[in-house]
Amino acid sequence: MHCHCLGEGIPPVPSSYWISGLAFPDWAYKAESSPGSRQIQLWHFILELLQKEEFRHVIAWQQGEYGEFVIKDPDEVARLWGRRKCKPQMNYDKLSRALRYYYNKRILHKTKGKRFTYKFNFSKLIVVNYPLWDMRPPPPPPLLLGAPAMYGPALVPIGVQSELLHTILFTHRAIMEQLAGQRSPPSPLEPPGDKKGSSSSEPRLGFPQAPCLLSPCYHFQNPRNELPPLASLPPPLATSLPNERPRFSRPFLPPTLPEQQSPGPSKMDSLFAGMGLPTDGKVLPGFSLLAGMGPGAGERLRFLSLRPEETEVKQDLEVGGKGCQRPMVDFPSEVQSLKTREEKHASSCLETFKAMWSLDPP
DNA sequence: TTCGGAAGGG
DNA sequence: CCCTTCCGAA
Repeated sequence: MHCHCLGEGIPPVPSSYWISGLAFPDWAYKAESSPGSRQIQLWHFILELLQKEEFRHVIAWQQGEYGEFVIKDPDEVARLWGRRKCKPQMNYDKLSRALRYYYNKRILHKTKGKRFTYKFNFSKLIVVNYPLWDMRPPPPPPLLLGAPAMYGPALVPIGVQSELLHTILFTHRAIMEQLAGQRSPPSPLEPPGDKKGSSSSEPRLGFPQAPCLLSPCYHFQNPRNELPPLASLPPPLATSLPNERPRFSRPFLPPTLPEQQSPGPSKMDSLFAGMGLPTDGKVLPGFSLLAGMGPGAGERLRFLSLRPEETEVKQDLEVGGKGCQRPMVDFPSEVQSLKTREEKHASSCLETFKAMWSLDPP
């Protein structure tokens, strides 16, 4: 079923892939619905590499530009990708073609002038899919957080936590950092009507599964902050996170986006280009959520963001140099034990947790 | 180097 | 759909 091109005795599908009979959540392999296919996508893979120091010499974030990364060793990246996809013939030429397809989807774009440099369009990453959140923020919506938070320490996804999750959370954070670091400008929103239209990937915002926003699900539950300043969110975004925005300390930062938090104002324009930022108040719900959770949120997030450095991830992409496989992450039992009977709930939450990136073609 | 069309596969 | 493969053009 699974290819092991050369399975050097490495299990093709690590057991940790299954959370009590639950297959790895779909979203981990496809950002959007795409029946059938549950293969890892290139951008997932790229982000994955970007987060491992082991590959810093191969591919790394470009300092100073959130979302921008440089492929320092094209051949190597291609090799790794080929290994993962069991495509020994993979090469940078082909890989880059695939990357180019992301241009239209606006997942990526090229940083002109800089060799092998691309940039993620994080603005397209709407980490959370929370139906309720989709409502216009009129009067204080007393809906979310309240109940969900009651769900108890669902710490869930930890078990499910994949590089992807890291990735996504990271991305999410990157955005927040960006926002937090600087004042949100009116931002050049993109034409609302924009090319969207895409019936295709427009993520199903209307999930039946309400109660599990990033927060409740990931246990960002803040003691009793009730709901995030949802109403106070986006637009003047800055106002909702004045002095008390979640400060993510170093450890929470990706290895490659260290020292310089906010190089300076500006920059983020591009980041949010096309995000139709604040205008409708329904962007990045997760963000606002976190923003409203004050300090502490960071800590919790941090927990989630525990990198497998200390765990077992090493072998994944670099293994003996051959064999294609998926990354495997073994979670410390302690962590595993965290997933309790809430799993069920958790997993369903995950379903809601979508990386709806490629929002559509023109 | 980068781009994007075309065809094909799973 | 999401690439993979091939390729001509810029």
